[in-house]
Amino acid sequence: MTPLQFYKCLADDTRLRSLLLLEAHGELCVCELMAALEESQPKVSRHLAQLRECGLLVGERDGQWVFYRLAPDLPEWCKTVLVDTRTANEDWIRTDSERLNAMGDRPERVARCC
Amino acid sequence: MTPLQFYKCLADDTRLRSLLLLEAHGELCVCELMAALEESQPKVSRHLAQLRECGLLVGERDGQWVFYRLAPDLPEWCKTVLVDTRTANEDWIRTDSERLNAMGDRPERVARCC
DNA sequence: CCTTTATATATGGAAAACCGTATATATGGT
DNA sequence: ACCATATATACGGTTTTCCATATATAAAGG
Repeated sequence: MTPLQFYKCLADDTRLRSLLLLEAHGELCVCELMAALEESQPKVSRHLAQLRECGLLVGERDGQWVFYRLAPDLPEWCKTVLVDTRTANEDWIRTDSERLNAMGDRPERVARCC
Repeated sequence: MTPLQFYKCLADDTRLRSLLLLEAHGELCVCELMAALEESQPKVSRHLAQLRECGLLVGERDGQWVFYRLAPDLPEWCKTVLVDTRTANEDWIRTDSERLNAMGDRPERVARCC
């Protein structure tokens, strides 16, 4: 993952907000991101697919839903950049986070590890 | 400076290399960056102007030359991102740095502070 | 002045990125 | 089997970004 590839992934409103929300919340499905970002389903899905193909995210299907999270093997400096960016810019994604928390009927998380 | 504006600035080869070289070397003029990046004068100048207008760089004329450096009032998190990115990706700009060091007839720096 | 060197900007066109719409696939429930 | 929900992808068109070329500006030296 070159720095250029990485930053091209961050240089879009939908992708950047998705990444920061995922960094903050750990794991979200497509419909949760649609609600948080107020964007159409194909738009969100397309950008998530791009982030997955570039190696920033992994997606795991669980029944009807596909849950996305930051790729576990993402280089450390990339994770650091995302964490620093989110903590320094909480305000910028506050509205998105609030819409997420206000969302009803969120899918249940199953315990994934044990 | 929103995260999106910042990362759009980093999402171009010429601009990202320029920023990392400036972070590493402190201060460089346009012709030094041309030599390091092996890019045309208008191309380098245009991207530097864009970075200046966005508030990532400041440029100061000294005789024939204009020296660019990271904007002193750049938000801390932006500086941190640039530092982390450079230190984790020295290899990616190694060739550029070497061309810079191999460059003959580099303009003299005047003491700027006292 | 006139030339040379360094830098900036304007313009038109090419390439890339992005989007909305429509459609396809996958899963679960009836 | 059929329908509803969730997600993915394909297509065509628009917008944005980038570039090469040409030209303009600024400073230094003869």
